[in-house]
Amino acid sequence: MPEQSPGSRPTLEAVAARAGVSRATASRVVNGGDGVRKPLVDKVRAAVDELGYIPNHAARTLVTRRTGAVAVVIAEPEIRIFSDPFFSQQIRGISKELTAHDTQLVLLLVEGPGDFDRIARYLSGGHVDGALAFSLHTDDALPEITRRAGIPAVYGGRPSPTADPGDQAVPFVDADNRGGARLAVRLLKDLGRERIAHICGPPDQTSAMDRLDGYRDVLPDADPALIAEGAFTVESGARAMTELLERRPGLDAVFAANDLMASGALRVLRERGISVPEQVALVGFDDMDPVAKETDPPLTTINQDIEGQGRLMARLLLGALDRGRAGSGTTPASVITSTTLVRRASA
Amino acid sequence: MPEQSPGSRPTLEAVAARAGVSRATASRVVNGGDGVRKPLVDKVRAAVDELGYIPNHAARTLVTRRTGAVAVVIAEPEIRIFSDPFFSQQIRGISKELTAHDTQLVLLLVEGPGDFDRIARYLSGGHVDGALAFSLHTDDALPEITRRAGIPAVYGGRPSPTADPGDQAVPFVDADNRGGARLAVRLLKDLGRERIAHICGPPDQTSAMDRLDGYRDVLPDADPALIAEGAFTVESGARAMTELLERRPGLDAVFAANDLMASGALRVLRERGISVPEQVALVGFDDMDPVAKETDPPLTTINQDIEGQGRLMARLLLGALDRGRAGSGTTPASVITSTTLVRRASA
DNA sequence: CTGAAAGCGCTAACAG
DNA sequence: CTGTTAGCGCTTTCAG
Repeated sequence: MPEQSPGSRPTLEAVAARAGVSRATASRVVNGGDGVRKPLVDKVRAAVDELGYIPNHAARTLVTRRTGAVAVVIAEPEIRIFSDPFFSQQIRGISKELTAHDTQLVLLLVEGPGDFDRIARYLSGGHVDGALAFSLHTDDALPEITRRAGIPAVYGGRPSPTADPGDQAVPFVDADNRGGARLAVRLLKDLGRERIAHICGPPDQTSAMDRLDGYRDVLPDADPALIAEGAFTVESGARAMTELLERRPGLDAVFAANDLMASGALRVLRERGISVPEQVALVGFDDMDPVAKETDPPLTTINQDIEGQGRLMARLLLGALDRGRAGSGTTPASVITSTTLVRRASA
Repeated sequence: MPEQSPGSRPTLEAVAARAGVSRATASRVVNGGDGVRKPLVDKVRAAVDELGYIPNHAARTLVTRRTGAVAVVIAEPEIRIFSDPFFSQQIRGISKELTAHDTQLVLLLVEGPGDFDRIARYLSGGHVDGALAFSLHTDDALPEITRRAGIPAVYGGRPSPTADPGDQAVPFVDADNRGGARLAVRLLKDLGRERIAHICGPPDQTSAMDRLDGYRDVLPDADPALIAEGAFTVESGARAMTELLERRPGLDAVFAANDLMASGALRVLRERGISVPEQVALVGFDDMDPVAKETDPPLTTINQDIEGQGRLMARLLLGALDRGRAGSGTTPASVITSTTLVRRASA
């Protein structure tokens, strides 16, 4: 590929001239070459190589009305994203899938509440063909925004407490949080634990509430004082554990709604000289790398395939885009991915 | 803003018609409105609002040759990105700065060695006006690729051992790794430690080598057996610590080239019953959230403003783009950001 | 200060 | 199978 100085790139016109064909034929070859005779195809290909031709994306988009790009919108102004490998992994999965389909990833980070306007404008502006969105807090405006933008969107995580997988309006990919929580609590129960506490996540996140529901599925009559609320951070986990210990010193097991909180809880237990898992068994959620393996003792936790979820989100969206082009505008169906119990030393 | 169904968006033509002006005037208003009489400006603005007009980006790019987007290229196929908040923070900073200048962030993740071709094509394809790149391993092709793509680029981290801040060819933003390392080692020395070991990072990363140089600046005559190589991961830090302890059981301090390795080292020390900081003082690097604060004891370490670095990278690039438009194609100068010592309990 | 006209580079009917 | 012809929606001289 010859070096390019910007602003002087060869056009299709130039390629056509060099190959001795019309612009239309050159275009056909560049776009796959169906229905063009072999010798001409070769000539055009040669011209493309010699000239270092690269199609002008803007011109192509202008006529095809496809940008070949999708937005990834992350509505998380909090510091949490900084210490959360969750997004990195999910994005890695998305990126892999998009790349495999020659689609670009435009990252839209919400920096503050006023940003939703900007996002809305961008999504409606024909910059992208679709959107992949992470709407962590149920009160945020994202689902409404993508709906109004009139472009297909797939969510990472169930976007609202009322959304269900059958819902055609807001397709999403989510782990089986409730089922995973049941796995965790059932393990604790099978271990013979009788006072199983739960450190739940923030009530405005569906994943937190789903995990709480799973806990309640297994322990419908649990003492309410055995439930403490955290914020999915290490610190909040420590605080919740302290609270729990004050309220119910006799507890013999804890299910934390994520590994970060579990590690905070672990620290408090260690400080108090309470042995894990002997006196208190502990189970986390996420199987977060490297947290889960590196705590002392390593965490028994619930694994979910985060990168796979990202890939799946992208696949669903790309499918919708293809169908959109074909005219049959079906929204994709939501998918719930499975969770598995990973047994380590903490329970 | 009225709801949009895709493919039926109002054009500038429609706005002009509704406002009773020509397309040219409408365009002028949409782009700032200089040199248009007030009443007409208002009419056009009203029409824009009523119609919910949003400029077509592709059409605009086609004529202006500016995309309003920059690529962020991350050449890190390894798993490291998953557990490294470094990128998240850096990207957060970049995103803030770009957003403030109405510029979009296109994320390009390198998934494997074959991907560089794809990246090169994209960068040359007129999709973006410039690139922000992270080239962690000195042997990768990124600097060459951005150079040939003919678009301005700014690097995060010194891209090669030979690159220096005065070098006009490859502008970069990097922390003062060497100076930070000196800070760390000098502290240990001032504490009266006499056998100060170093766990260094991979030799193909300039940040690792710069930190090693800083160590050597303070301890030019250090016993080579006091230096062990890690890979910036927790596990590798643990391995290196084990090695060090075998070779020099009498060591009384360790400077680890990042917090992740420091935490691995800490685990090994704890397992051996070696008290920190009493028997062995430990200093990390990065002040990584939440690792540094959550270890037991919390890490004394070197802080760098990662988000600030990201912001700075974006600012340098945007400056170059503006100058590019003005015709005076100056490349930005590199910047080295300062590091500070954060004293906690491990040293 | 405003409008008319040209054209950015490409694809997609439509003829031939 | 290939070429000709129209635009896609916008900015930008250039006249008026």
